Amino acid sequence: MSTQAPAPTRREQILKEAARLFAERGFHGVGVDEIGAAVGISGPGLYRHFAGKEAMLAELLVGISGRLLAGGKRRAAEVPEGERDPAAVLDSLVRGHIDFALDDRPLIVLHDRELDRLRDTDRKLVRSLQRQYVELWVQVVCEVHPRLSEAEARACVHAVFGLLNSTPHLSRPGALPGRAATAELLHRLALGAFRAAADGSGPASGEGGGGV
Amino acid sequence: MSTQAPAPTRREQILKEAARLFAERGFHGVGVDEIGAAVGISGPGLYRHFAGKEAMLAELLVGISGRLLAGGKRRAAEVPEGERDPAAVLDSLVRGHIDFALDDRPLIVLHDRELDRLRDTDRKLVRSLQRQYVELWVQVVCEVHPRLSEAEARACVHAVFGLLNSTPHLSRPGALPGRAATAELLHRLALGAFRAAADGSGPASGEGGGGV
DNA sequence: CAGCGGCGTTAGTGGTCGTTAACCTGGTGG
DNA sequence: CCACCAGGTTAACGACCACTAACGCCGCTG
Repeated sequence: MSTQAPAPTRREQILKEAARLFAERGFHGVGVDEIGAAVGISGPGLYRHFAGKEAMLAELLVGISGRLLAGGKRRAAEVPEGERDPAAVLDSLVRGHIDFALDDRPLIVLHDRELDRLRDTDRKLVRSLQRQYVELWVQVVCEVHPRLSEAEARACVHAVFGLLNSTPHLSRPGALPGRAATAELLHRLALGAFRAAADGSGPASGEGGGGV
Repeated sequence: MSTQAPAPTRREQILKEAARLFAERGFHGVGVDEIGAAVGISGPGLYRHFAGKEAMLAELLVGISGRLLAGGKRRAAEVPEGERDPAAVLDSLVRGHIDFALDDRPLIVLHDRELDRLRDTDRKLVRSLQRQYVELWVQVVCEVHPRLSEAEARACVHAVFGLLNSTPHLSRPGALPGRAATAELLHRLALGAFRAAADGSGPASGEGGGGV
């Protein structure tokens, strides 16, 4: 019943293994022979599928940036019941990003770690996609929390991305009961961070004596 | 009048520039000639000061992990007015980490990005220091928010580290007015995330209709 | 069956990089 | 004045690595 999963293409195998290896040891730390070995072929056989090692990284980064943006746009567009509820949209964005972070961990790692290893053209494209994605969030955050300036909202969005993308670090098994609990926890953390940023606009208020 | 800043040692120059370059282009992406050029000497001259390229990375990572832990222990020990106030300790931990993240950006980047390029011995040492630092936070977070289990608190701590360490990403100038404002914003975000994680323990509550 | 194109293979090549070797030099203490 | 040493220099070496060349196998189509 799955529409398009049964037979992964060679290209897809290669991309998947390359993503894992790049995330583990860094772009420069992985040789083409290793990538080939990971999919059962050896070394230069990869060049039948990709123009070079960098082309693999480019396709990975463009792919994930594009999918993140597309998913975000979709979620921002589909307002479930005709009611224009920005909080629900932000909620959906957070959930979508969490799904990405939990399911495509290697790509999330690469996404903000190996961007500078790309040629100018590809890097600009990826950066453009990333920027659009960020701006999408910024717009929604500004709607939900009007007290935040746009610059503040942007900083908050970056910070929350850092928060959500931290999942690779708690990869040690046994860290959390299960995927659902982790997702729920991240969701609370992210929304709580936004709310706290918007609540206390005065200096250092919002906690201290009030926290007790 | 500054007690120990005026004359940076060659070693310190090298470490500083190496940290910057490693953070910019990755450990494998930087050659020893570049590091040498950055401090005005050329290539193999570095070997008068370090046993090898990896030794520089090791010293950087051990150094920052140790300083983070030491600073955390100090802040956890000094209870300002004799009152055992966990919230104040957590507040201090957050501020200390923010100072680190804002002032030693390259090191923060390296700290969780190039750890795997170390030999077993050094890597174990760094990991041990990191673990102690995390556990320090976990303990305090559990005191401040008793509703969180230890595993949950640990996940929250990792996530908040990701949040605080996200500052390198908003390095684009003009992102935020100034250092103080950024620090204040990060502070609110971090504490708000902790509070939100502890507040809503039920499923998906805490927002939705309540968010409005 | 002939031809051919997709997909691999192994061998080789040019270049880069970390590291070592051998040598030089300016200041300093006896 | 001399020996020495910390801290440089350039040249060279060996390993690695991305990529190319040349070739082989197999399934398809006419």
